[in-house]
Amino acid sequence: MPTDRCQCRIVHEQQVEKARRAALPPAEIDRLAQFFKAFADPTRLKILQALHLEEMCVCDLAAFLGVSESAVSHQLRLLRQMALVANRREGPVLYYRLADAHVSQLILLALDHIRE
Amino acid sequence: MPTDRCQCRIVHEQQVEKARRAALPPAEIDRLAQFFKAFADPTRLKILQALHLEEMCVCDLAAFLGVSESAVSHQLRLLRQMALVANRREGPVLYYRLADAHVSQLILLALDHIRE
DNA sequence: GTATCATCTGCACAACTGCTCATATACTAA
DNA sequence: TTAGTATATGAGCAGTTGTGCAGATGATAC
Repeated sequence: MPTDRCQCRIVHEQQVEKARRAALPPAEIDRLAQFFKAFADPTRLKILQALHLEEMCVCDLAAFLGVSESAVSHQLRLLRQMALVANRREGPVLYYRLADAHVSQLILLALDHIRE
Repeated sequence: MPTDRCQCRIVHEQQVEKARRAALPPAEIDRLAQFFKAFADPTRLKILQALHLEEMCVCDLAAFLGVSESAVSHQLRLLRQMALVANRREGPVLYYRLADAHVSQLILLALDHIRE
């Protein structure tokens, strides 16, 4: 049992209650965190930024990033699961593209923040 | 030395070149990843969402989140370093607030994505 | 000065992440 | 069928992350 949890009086019970009422459901918070996690890695960010320009295959992305194709494939799976990228098959080659306009928007908004 | 790195031919040299020219500088990519990492944790997301309503002290946040004040303090330091929250002192109490309008925008945009 | 309260910080540890390697799958061509 | 190419997947491992604990810091009251 934690000993330092709120032995202090709660200074503003009202504000805590207000926050509780406005809180998003835990499941939604978790999905949101998972979503942001997809952007929270340099390799994945580079993939997303590259695909913003045009579709690319796994081999292209590996060459662009300078990492193994296996690593790219692992990251693409994660991005697929988050519905951030989609692919289409042309013979043996899979071409990946962004699945959602939100992706570019989010990156631009974040760039605004870190540049100012 | 990796054995599976690009023994295959690069299928689309042009696209790789195009991606290379459009790429953000590595330092900016890293800062961007760090920035998104701040949102990529349920505890920090809850903090940011709570502070969107109004300022709160560390003790309030610990009560709201159900974690130790130490944990809250650790997370607030990280958010401070990313310039996402700011604080003001009133006697012994520190009141935290959001430091930037981008924060709420980003969360709303992400919610759009996961809800559709 | 001492005592108390709110917060911060260093450390340790379990849990998680991203990578490589080895192997499996899917498609094409002969 | 077999061989070769493109991608996917599982295991294992080093590095990172989030938390609680113990102790430190800073402010207030006496």
